[in-house]
Order: sequence, then C-alpha cells, then structure tokens
Amino acid sequence: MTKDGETQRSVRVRFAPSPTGSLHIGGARTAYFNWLFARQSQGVFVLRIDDTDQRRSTEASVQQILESFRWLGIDWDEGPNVGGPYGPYRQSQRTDIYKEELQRLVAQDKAYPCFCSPEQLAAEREEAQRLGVVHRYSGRCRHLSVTEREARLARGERPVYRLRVPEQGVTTVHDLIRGDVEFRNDGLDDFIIWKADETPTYHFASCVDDARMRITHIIRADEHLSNTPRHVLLFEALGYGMPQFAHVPMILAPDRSKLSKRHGATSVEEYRDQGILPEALVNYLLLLGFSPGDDQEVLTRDQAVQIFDLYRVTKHAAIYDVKKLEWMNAQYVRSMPTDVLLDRIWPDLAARGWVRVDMTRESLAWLRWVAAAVQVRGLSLAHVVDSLAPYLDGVARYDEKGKKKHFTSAVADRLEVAASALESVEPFIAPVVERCYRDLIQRLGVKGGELIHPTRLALTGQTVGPGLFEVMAMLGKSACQERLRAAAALIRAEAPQA
RNA sequence: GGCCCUAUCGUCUAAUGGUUAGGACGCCGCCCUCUCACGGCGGUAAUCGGGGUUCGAAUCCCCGUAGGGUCACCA
Repeated sequence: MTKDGETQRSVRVRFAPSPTGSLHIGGARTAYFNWLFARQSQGVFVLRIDDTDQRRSTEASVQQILESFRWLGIDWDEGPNVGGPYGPYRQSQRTDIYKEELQRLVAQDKAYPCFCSPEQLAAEREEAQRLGVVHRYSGRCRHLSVTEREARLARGERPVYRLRVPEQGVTTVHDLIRGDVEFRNDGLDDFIIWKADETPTYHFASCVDDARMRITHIIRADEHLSNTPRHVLLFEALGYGMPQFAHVPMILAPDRSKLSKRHGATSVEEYRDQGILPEALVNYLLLLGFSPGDDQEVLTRDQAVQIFDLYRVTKHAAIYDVKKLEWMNAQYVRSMPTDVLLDRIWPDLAARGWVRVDMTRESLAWLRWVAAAVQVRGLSLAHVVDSLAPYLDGVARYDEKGKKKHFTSAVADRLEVAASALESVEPFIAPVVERCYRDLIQRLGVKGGELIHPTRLALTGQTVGPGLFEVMAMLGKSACQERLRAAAALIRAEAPQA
C-alpha cells in the first residue's frame, strides 16, 4: 500500500463518530474501510467518541453505536471498553490535552485570541453577503499588541482563539484516492479553534486527537475534503507529523440527495431489525464504492481483508440500492448452514413460543427439516421466520388473492375427499402422499393444479412455498386432514350456494 | 455565490490510449415445475455535451452542463 520511500510506520487508523444518534450506513461503510485497511496491514483500528458537542451527545447513542459495531463484526483495538495507550478515547475527557496544545500554539504565536463578538462577526457576514463578496474574518484581532491582549484578558473578556493562516501560498492535500488537491490560502481565513466557552472546536479537537493518537491514515467521508486544508495547517502547526488522507465518496439516496429518514432505513440497527445479516450488509457496503477488479461480488470478510485497496475505491458518490442489498442478503440466508440459520432466528422463534430449549431430538430434527425447506427461498431472517409460521403455529388467515382464486365453492368437496383419502397413506412421506394425490386427481377428473393449489392454501394459508408433497409430509397426516376440513368448512360458510 | 470534488447501462461497477465497452442487481423472455422461489439459458440497457491532443480517446487537456460537498464560537 505505502508507496514512495516513506518510512514505514505501522498503520493506525480511526473512526470517530459523534454520538448524536445511531450508526448511519455511510458511517458504517467508512468505518469498515478503515477496519479493512487496518486488518490487512496488521495495523490498529481506533474507535474514538467525538462528543465535543455536549448538548447533543448522549450515552445511549454511544452504546447504540458500539452495539452496531459489535453486530457488524467490526472490532476495535483501542477505544471505549478496551482502552489503549493513547486514551482517553472520548473527547469529553480530553479537555486538558486540548488546553495544553492550545497553550503551545499560543506560546508559539501560531494561534491568537480574538475578542470580536459573535454579533459583530455575524453582522460582517451579513454585510458581505449583501454585497455579494466572500466573507472572511477581517483579521481585526490578528495584530493586537501583547499588552492589549493581556489587558483585555485581565479585564475578564472571554476570547475565542484563531489559528494564524498564511495569507499567501497554497495548501496541498495529498489524497490517496483523489490525488493532490490544491487550495489557495487566501481562500481560507484565520479560523476558530477554541470557543469562548473554553472548549475546542471540532477541527481542533479532531486534529489534536489524530496527532496525539499517532493516526497515520485518515480515511473519512468526502464531505471533509473541503475542511482538509485547515486540518493540514493545523497538523503543521501542531508539529506531530502529517497523516495521509483518503476521502471516500458519499452514499446518496436514489434521488441523488443526501440519504435521510425519508428514504427509508438509514441506520445499521434498522437493517438488523429487518432481518438483514451483518455479513450481507458489510458485503454490500464494500461493493458500494469499491470493486475487487474481478467479477466476484459475494466475498467473505477474510477475502475482503485480502483484496481491499484504497486505490480501488471509486471517486464518485454512489446511490444506495436496496434491491441489491436484498439480493445480497438472500445469498447469505440461502447459503448458510441450516443450523446457523436456526441459531440466528432462535430468539425470535422462542419469543413466539414456537420452540423450547428442551425440545426432543426428534422435534429438533423436524424443525431443521422445515427450516431447510423454507431457507432456499428465504429473503431475510424476518422472512424466514414468517415463512415458518404455518408449520410451527397454524394458519391464521388465508392469502386474499389466493382465496379468490382457489377457494371456489366446488373446491370444498374436493378438499374433504382429499382429507379422507389421506387416511390410508402409510407411511406419510412425500412420495406416498404424492401417489395418493395423483390417484385422487385422476378420479376427480381435474387438473393437478385444481387440487394442488387449493390444498397448499388450505394447509399454509399461502400460495407460495416448498413443494406441496413435502409440505404435507412436514405437517403430518392429522394436521393436513384438519386443515383441509377447516378450509372446506370455511368455503361453505362464506359461499353457501353457487 | 466563492472554493473543492465528481460524471460509463435505471442502480453498483470493470475497462488506467487500441475490447463487438465486460460483470452484478433490477426488468423481460424461455427451460425446469403443483405454486413461488432456486437453478440454467437468452435478452434489454451506458461512455453528459462541445472542442482539442493522437494514426487511434470512455480513458489525456480545455470549456460548458449537471450532481454533490464545503464555506459556524455544529460535528
């Protein structure tokens, strides 16, 4: 990965969410890219909580985010719960460090106090807007004499602190994904790094942390690219060495706008609740903005670690496509061992009272059989659980369209005849059941589907599912007979004549 | 608006100066079949526009256009 003759420092990357909500899929992808990069280079993945905004940050959100990472299988080497040599890993606990760094910058005259009031600044901004010119900080406090500063400080004025930015020249961001990006310094201004309430701004806290945590590669979302020249200037001022940057493209909604609630699920936990598998989500996210180069799309986590390469990350934003995620998820649902599938959905099944921990070997084997039959057309865990209902619970209601189509009055008799015919089926296994049904179809003089489809609907309430004879074998003789008769009764009740 | 980034099928993307522009999702058709799926086979569909450079451009350069980002004592 590292080119040039650059001295090989061991890789340290970080993901620094601000705990003001749940983990967004965009954030999850960025974190995953960081994690892949760390793992493939035997580096360190740091998780840091950017909670400088005390008002909006919540502990519940921190826990939620950590839980999402655990679920995704993204583990961190340093950070909350695990600690590490560069802690603490919450910005709210690092104020002394920020103060110390600020004082250093002030002592070196790389930063200075600014006494302009927010009102004054806002007025200037508005004025600039009105005139249609670019607003930049006037630099009023830039050249205050030491005595004046001291005097105003002594008077109890609470200043902000600004970084001294060169008025001329160009700041270049070397980006691993985009190449060199140049920004004219006269387009920047002396930006605020320390607020009047004695807390650092995001830019300052973030750079101090990255510097002091010895982060070697900052892999983050594209939206930060415009801020990066400021960060470069800060890193230079701080003097801990310059990390490498890699700005990954954003994830957009189908209408090319920023992904938001109105576009459906945006957080990792929502996908979990919808029965999406973490490995599928992570696989999908990998493919959104990265391509392996060959035509392989379903990749294990280990393969992903092997092939991930920042140079193969795309430069343009990607539109998020639920359909493909669903397809990807189905791939995983269908290919996992049935016992693993059962393990994943067990809590759900237990909550519905469909399974018990002390089930007999026999009923467990039966459950495995039914699960496997349903698994091959499973779309998600939730879908598999739903598909299991007719076998573990009963028929709560019949599919409406199916009812109209298959539960015609002539069918009632047919189902009852079938129920009786099943009496002699021994053993009650698929081929024998099928023989019985084929005979019956002959005798009734109907087409196969005219008996088969109503039967499936009567037995499962659904018009789709595994092969009918297997369904019957799974349900067993008496359940089949009961359900056939119940359906016949219902048809008669709802359509007395005709 | 200034600055910055980006631009290949509807969507995710491959092709880093020479390909009938490839794959995947979706969609459509056919096969399998008791249904729905699965699976198999086939199809639909793209280089934003205009100028250059070059024997040759999706690819390099310029200009448009479009989308996105960013310009806070938010992160």
